[in-house]
Amino acid sequence: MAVAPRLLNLLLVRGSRVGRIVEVEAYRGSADPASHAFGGRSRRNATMFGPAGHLYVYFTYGMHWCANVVCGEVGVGEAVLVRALAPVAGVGEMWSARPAARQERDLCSGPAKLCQAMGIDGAHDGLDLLAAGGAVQLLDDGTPAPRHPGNGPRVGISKAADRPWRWWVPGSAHVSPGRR
DNA sequence: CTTTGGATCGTCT
DNA sequence: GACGATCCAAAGG
Repeated sequence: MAVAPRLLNLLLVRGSRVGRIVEVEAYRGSADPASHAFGGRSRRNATMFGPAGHLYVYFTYGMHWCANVVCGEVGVGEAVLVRALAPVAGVGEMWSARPAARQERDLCSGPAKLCQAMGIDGAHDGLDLLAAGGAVQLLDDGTPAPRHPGNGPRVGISKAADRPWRWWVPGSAHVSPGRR
């Protein structure tokens, strides 16, 4: 979880589409009742227990994909959910992928929205975000993480909802509405 | 602006 | 068989 705020301001790259990470949430394996990894490894969450730097994509509510960056050691099951991006490049493609968006800030201001905009789905589960030439990559363009990131409770969970494991870039218009 | 309910199905018990 | 790490459109103030 210590690494979660350090993901802020990194770039998520998928082909010509690029977004800057502006909101994340940490999920801590077996120590965290809200985590998919709570209760051990299973078919769906296997990627969480793999090497750090890989992409964990899961399907939820019968229609949505969400993307996480695996952050723990092998066998631990820690991951960080990417909740929002600021579009940087390929914005036209994002609009095509997300006809429901009304304003640019709606393109990637939510975990399922950004997967839609970026074209990320279950086919990308388990791939290495740090490998050169990968379909989805995590890059550092030199922009440092905020010195004092926003910090507060996680969103959309019923268990352990009080743990302040959500971080965001203060003031970013692309953070989920009502949460910046 | 806020609140509400529907959509929709893989996963685990 | 129940329940989501959600989103959106519609309705109400």
